[in-house]
Amino acid sequence: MPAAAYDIATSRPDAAPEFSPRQQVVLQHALTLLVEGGEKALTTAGLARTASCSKESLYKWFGDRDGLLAAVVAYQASQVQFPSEAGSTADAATFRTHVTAFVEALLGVLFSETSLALNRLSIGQSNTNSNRLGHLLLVRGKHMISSRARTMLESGRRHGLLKFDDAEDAYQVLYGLALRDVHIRLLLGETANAAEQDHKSQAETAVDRFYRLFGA
Amino acid sequence: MPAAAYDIATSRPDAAPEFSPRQQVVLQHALTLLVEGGEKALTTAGLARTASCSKESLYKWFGDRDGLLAAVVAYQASQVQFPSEAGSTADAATFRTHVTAFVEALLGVLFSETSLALNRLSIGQSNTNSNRLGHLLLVRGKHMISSRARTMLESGRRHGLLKFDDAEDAYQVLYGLALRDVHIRLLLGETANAAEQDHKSQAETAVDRFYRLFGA
DNA sequence: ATGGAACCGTACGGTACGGTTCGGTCGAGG
DNA sequence: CCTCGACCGAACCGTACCGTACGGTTCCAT
Repeated sequence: MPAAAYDIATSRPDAAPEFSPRQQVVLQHALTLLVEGGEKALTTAGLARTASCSKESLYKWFGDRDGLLAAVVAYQASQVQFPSEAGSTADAATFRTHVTAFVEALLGVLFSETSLALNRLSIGQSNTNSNRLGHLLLVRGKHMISSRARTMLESGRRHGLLKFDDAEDAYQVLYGLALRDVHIRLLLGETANAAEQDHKSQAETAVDRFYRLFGA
Repeated sequence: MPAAAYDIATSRPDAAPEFSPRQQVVLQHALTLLVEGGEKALTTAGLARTASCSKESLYKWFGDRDGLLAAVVAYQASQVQFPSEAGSTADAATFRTHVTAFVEALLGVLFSETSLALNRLSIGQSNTNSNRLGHLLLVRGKHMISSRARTMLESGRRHGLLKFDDAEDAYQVLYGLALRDVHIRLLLGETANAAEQDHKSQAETAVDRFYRLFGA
């Protein structure tokens, strides 16, 4: 019988992937291959050779190649840890520091080579099969981040530090001010210039403009 | 001898592609295939069948498959016509109308299925071969648009309607305010909701926020 | 009319890769 | 020691597709 592929589509989005250590090592190798050479560089034979495992094991663990790709996405998403410093919204200065740190972390994650490689992979596959990877990346990545961002912004609003109607809308503006067109340019293969690599100052100017729009 | 592939990399970025009518028809078919099924759906045999031409002609015209893809990108970029209404910067109201119209046109172009398909294609190939498609899309698409936008914004600054130091920076903020994270979500396969499909009101709110940041 | 260029349709070679199968190895547990 | 399960390495098959070759057709210019 066909081994069931790693069916992440029906699993709970916040459930831990629960990969065995051996599988995590293999997935890390797969991620390296993806970052280096794109999707075409990730072949089952090549991964088996690089990770010193057999193709049989790959198919046993992940079902088929799509399952492998989905597992890679899920694995990397589980590795991303965002600073959970949204707890103490003491005064205005520290809250603004939290927002700036969040934006800086956002830039650090989204502009990393692994994130770019996975976004390229998901985007390239977004109109072939039923678009599992795109949804997977959205639900395990973006939606998690935006959810956390909304709670942070709403916390600021409760404390009278921010002023907006829709938290989702406010977050999207913050996102746009931070990323502008850099993300798409990086996805297309351009390399960020010096200023764009300074995530800290980029975050500060973005938060500055955000406060001019939504500051109380 | 090997037929020279359509070498767009060394051609002048603003040079007209000069495709014959027959070739344009074939490229339009290729674009349709791309929009419908992604890169995997665009095979030389499939295109020859769909466009009722021979594979031999395809290779004669475009050199190889990469040349075909590059030609599709160049062709579509040449089709995009932006409203060139940056001429008369009469008074404040009409200038703001021009900016809003520009943003609306920008949304209309970038959110079209053809643009999304070509961006997906270029992004998916951005780390395989020497990234010709990504650079091609950037230089024939984004850079043209941003160039035009900068001249428009600088015109507004000359007339004392806007206030900024770097036109490129101001344009990027306008871009971020207009697109936010919608572009990447569409690239990943999500469908825009009702509000996001109303490019006119989206452009208005983006321009409104832009003026609150850069209005004189 | 005629020669040639461009083109169409098709068939074929070569290749790369996904997926399967099989024999052999290693280590844990009875 | 024997068994059993997990795994590795390698060989294998089918398929899809790129690139090319070739015969036949259309069209244009001389």
